[in-house]
This record gives sequence, C-alpha cells and structure tokens, in this order.
Amino acid sequence: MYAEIIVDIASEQVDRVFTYLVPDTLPLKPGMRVRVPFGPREKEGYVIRLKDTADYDEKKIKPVLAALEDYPALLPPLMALAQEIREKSHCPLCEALRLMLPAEMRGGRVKVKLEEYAQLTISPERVEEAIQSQKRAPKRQLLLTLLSDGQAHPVEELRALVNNVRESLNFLSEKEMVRVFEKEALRAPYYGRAEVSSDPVLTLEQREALEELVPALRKPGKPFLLHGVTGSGKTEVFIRLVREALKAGKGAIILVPEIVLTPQMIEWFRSRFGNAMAVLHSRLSPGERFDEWRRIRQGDARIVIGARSAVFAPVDNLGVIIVDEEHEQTYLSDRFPQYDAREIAASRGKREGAAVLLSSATPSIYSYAMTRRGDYTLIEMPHRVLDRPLPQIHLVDMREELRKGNRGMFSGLFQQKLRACLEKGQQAMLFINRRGYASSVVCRKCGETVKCDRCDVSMTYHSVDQTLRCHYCGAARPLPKLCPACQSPYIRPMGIGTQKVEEELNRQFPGAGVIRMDVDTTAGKNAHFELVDRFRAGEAKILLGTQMIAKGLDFPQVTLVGAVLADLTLNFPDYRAPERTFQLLVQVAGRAGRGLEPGEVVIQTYQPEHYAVRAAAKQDYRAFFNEEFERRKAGLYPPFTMMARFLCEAKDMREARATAESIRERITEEFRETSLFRRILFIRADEAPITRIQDKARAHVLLKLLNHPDTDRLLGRFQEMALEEYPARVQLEINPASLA
DNA sequence: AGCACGCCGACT
DNA sequence: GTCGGCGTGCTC
Repeated sequence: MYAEIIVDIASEQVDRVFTYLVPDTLPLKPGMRVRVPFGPREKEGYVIRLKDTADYDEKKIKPVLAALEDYPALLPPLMALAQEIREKSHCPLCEALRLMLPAEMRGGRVKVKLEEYAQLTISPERVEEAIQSQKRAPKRQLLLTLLSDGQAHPVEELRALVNNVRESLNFLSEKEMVRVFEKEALRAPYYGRAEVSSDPVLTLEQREALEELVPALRKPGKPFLLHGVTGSGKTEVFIRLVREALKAGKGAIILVPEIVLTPQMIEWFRSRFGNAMAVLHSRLSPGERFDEWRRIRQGDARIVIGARSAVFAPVDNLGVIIVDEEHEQTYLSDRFPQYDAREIAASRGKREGAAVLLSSATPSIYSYAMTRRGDYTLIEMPHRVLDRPLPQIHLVDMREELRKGNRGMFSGLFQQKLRACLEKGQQAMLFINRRGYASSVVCRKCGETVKCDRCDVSMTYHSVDQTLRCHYCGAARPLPKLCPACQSPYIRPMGIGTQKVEEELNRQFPGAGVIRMDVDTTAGKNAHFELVDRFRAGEAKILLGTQMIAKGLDFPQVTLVGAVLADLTLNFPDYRAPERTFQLLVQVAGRAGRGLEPGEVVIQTYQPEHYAVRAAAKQDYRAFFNEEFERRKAGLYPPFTMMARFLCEAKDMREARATAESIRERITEEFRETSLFRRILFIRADEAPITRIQDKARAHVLLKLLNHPDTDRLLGRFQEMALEEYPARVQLEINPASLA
C-alpha cells in the first residue's frame, strides 16, 4: 500500500504529492498527519490519498515513519476546501491545509496533557470492609471514603484533602483496592461561571425568521442575510437555530468579528449550551486552543463560536454556519493565504449541506446587493424587542460650535446631556475612533510631523509614559524636545485620541469615573472581560473607547451615547469610507437605550450634510444603501468592479518601484491585444501610500477591473505573474481591505 | 524550505 | 594548492 503525501513545506517547489510506502503495521487514513523522511531529514506531512500502485521508481520510495495522531486531523470536506483555496489563492496546498489546524499542533509544539485519576477497583459493598481493615491508617481510610462513590477522582483534587496522598495510593493500588490511571485533560478556557438561563418568549419577528431558517437545516439553499436593527434580538434567533441543528444531530459554527469584542455573545451561548460549546480565538493559550480543537474534532463540542479562522473548525456533519456582524472587515484575512471567511462559509455550506446565515444591522453593500440580485435570501427584523424605541439621535455641527466660541472637544448639547445623564445616575458611552493621546506630533514652526523611521507613518503620542508609538510596528520612543527636522522647540501633540478625551472627561466631570477601552488598556488575556464587568457593575459611569466598544455590548444602564468626532473614518482615502462611517455610527448608536429607559445619541461632526452621517442619524439603512449603491455604480467601485493590487516590498524604493513598473509594463503588453484589456479600467504603478513598513520599501501596481465571469482566469494569470522572479517580494491582493 | 553539489577568488 | 563564496537543483 502506498500513500500520496503533501510534505509540510510551504514552497511552490514541493507543492505536489510524494509517494511513500505504508508499513503494514501502520493503519493510515486520508487526512492523517505523518512523519516522513524527506531528503536528508524528517518532515511532517499530510496523507492525501491511499493507493495500491506506485507511479514512481519503487527503489527510491521510502516508508512513512509514523502517524502523528491515531485519527485523521483533517476531515474530508476540509481537505477538499483546502484544494479550493489553493486554486483560488494560488498558494501551496500545505499552506491551505495549515489553516485547518491549530498552529501549535504543527512541529509538535503542544502535547496532550495527561491527568492522573484514582478510582476504586473493589465493589462498593466491600468499601466498608476495606475501611475497617485500615483501622491503623487514617489517611487510607479517608482516601477510601472519598472514593467510595465509585467515581474516578483527579489525584490533584485528593492531594488537597489527604496528606501524602501518593504513599496511600501506592499502598492501596498494590493491595488492588484502588487503581490509578492517566486520562487526557482538557484545558478549557474559562470566563467565570455562566448562569443557566431559560428561554425568553420569542417575538413575532423572531418566530417568522426561524420559520424560514429552520427548514434550511435539512434542505440548504442560498445563503440568508438577516438584516435586523440593533436590539432586535438576532442572537436569540441564532440560539434557537443552533438548538434545532443539534436536535437534528448536526453541529454549528458561529463566527463573530473579534471574539474578545463580544464576551456577551459567548456568555449567552454558554448559558444555554454549556459544555457542548467550544470557543476558538487568538487569545487562547496554545494549550487551550489545541484542546478546544480536539473537543470539536472528537465531537464532544458540536457548537463552535469563534473568530474568522473558526470557519475551518473540524465540525463533522455541519448543520449551520452563522456569521454575525457580517459587514466587519475582520472576516477578511490579512495574512497569506488570504481568504474571506464569509466566502468560505458559503463554500462549506454548499459542500457540506449546511445552512449559511449572514447577519448584521448594517449589512455590507456587497451582501445586500446579493439579496437584490436574488443570490441571497433576505430576512428582515425591523423592530427592537419589547417594542423598545430606537434611540433619539442628535446631530451636532461642530463648525457651528466653533463659531459660537466653543473650542473644546465637547459640544454644548453633549455636555448638557451628559450632565443630565450622570445626575440621573445612569451611564454613558463615548466613542472616538482613535486611540492614544493625539493623532500626531507636529512642529508648529516647520510643519513636520514625527514619523516612525521604519514605517513612514505618523507616530502617536501616549501621555501615560510620554512616548511616541508607531501603530504599525509598535515601536516606541520618547517624545523629542526639539523638532527632528528644524531643531525648533515648538513641537507639540495635535488632534485627539482616547487618552486625551479621557483627560478632558476627568477634568469636566470629576467623580463620574471613566473606563477607557482600547488596544492599549486591553492587552491582557482577560482585560476586556474585567473592564466590561467593572462598567456593568457601575464602578464607573462613563465608558470611553475606540470601535471595540461599538459592537455587541449590551448595557441596560446606558442611556446616552456620544460620538466625539464622526468624521475621523469619513476622511479616509478609501471608497469604503462612507460605508464604514455609516456602519460604525449605527452600531455605536445602537448601544443606547437597551434597558427600560429610552436612549439618546449625540453625533458630533464637521460634515452633518454627508449622506452617510444623515442616514446614520435617521437609522435608515435602505436610504444609505440606495445612495451608496448608486455612487458605486457611477464611480465604478465594487461590487461593479474589482481592485487588484500587486504589493512590492524590497530593501529600497528603487527596487520596489522597478518591480512595480515592470509588472505594469508586462500586463499592459501581454493584454493589449486581447478583449481582457478593455476590462482594465486603469492600471497604475506607484509608491504605496505608506512608503515603508518594518523597514521595507513599498510600491504597488493598482488595477481596477470590470467584473466578468472569467475574471478568475485573469486573476490566475496575474497570480502567475506575481510569482515570477523580481528584485522585490510581490504579493497579489484582490479587493484589499486597505490600500496602505 | 533546506541541504548538497558544483564551479571560481584570496589565504594558511 | 585548498578553503569557502552562494548559484542551481532535488527531495518520494
């Protein structure tokens, strides 16, 4: 018997199967991980296929050395999915396969943890007799008493109750009254005990949504898009749908944007499903992640809740994949191989016969457009549960404030509302989409901003430790006293970020208590949970934060929400800026009025007439969609077109530019005479907006293409070009999340 | 990805 | 003479 094996080396040159001999003693199955000799050394590999004959010189064929697990780590549908990813993103198969496994599993960096247990071997009726026989050994008597229920007890637990437990156990196991054995232990991530809660009564909208969704568990079809306003009870729909899947003997995957942003989602699920649920996200320890993965693989956990990569969780007999907050950018992978978790969800759904449900209060333009085309089925939930009103939204024109002589960061209206809110003993949330203290440090004499010398982006001032930090590479250095460019002393922080707002709140509202949540205050493993818990407990009245407070949080005591400066996202040089601004403002506003008291929202902006801001203030998704859709059609933006970008990184800009230039020329030459060329709306080679990141010079070729059924073929050709030899490292990106 | 094999410059 | 530079090519 022979096995076709992919060796775990991420290189185009070995991206093909190698034939190995399967020893008779080794029961291999496709999907198993193995250890094989490869050239002069040993490597890990994946069994792709077993076969009876070899199509390679048999004298050269070496045998498989060992299996790394006694079960296939890769399920067949996930192997097929890896093939699909290889073809789509033109990466070596082994890199696609790696997506399906916890990273630490490769190279044997995590081991199965074993735990010692002790259990009676004698029948329960004979325990009393045994205890009597140990009259002169009270520790053995105690131990026998503890074990008298016949259950297996962890030795660690017994150690706390009995001194010298080892000695007594040794004696009792020699006398064959007790046996000691090892069992696999699972390091389960634990976030405090979940209360077991009962089912709330469903609203009419929730029931109607479920009537449409539940049949799809048995007869999947098109993906669904659930458009429900904030607070409409989408989570309860997910829970009931997952329960129906379980009843049908199937599993479920629930994707959330960034798991640490939605501790409540986890708690809701945990309180209803307990240990049937596994959690997968980047903040788990390697051991925890591996054990959660194994619980899923073994079928002990049929429900998986997790971030983007959980879409590859080894759930057998999958019933449904839910993508919550489907408009979020986090579903696009930023690492190679690039994938879109929503696309993968759709592909898995189709391949494995599972229902696919995308959900959002502010669907992406792409997904909503798909419902218009009939490719997705739209389900709407336009009302909040218990008929709670949507919050009242006030738009404040900050130019007007300036004219009135208010040069502070808070408008008069906001100050007044916040004061009233605090006086009533209620809580407020404040959103500013920039962390740190100030946007940048500017020299007022020469106008120079201090930039990171490795990355060419402005550094941000952090007042806690008086440092400048680069938000791209994390480099930190002290605030210079003199301008690096002109040596003048007139250098100072400009603009606002969370830290500066925090200072201002503490100054204007002393005693209210401010909790700040941004990447700087949530570095620790449980920092999010702790901050959220402290705010929920009322320890502070104001929660201030970046976008991480905009989503998924549910604080009934919050009646006021403020967006300090809505324009920050609006002014990004990106065609998605209006979409992002609209989504963010609606999500932020949705944090208000989730309890008994109605909520109010104050949006401060310099562009109150902008359609994204206006639509957000009216919470009118369709108005926004229609306007944005027309704008994209007129401006030839996605989904009508697609962007392709060849990012070229090299030691110096000359090399990076030369590479970009030669790619541009090759494309122009190669396609000039073909019909494909007419679909290229523009092609441009240029330095990237951020010219250096981590000391690599960056240039790119940007292409805008009209969509067409054979666009994939064209992209395949581009991909081949990107793989050729250049002085710079080249990466092809399709519809990149950022053009930086 | 690694590691061997292989063909040309400055050193005990 | 030889030690070693890293360019090309192979790994079942």
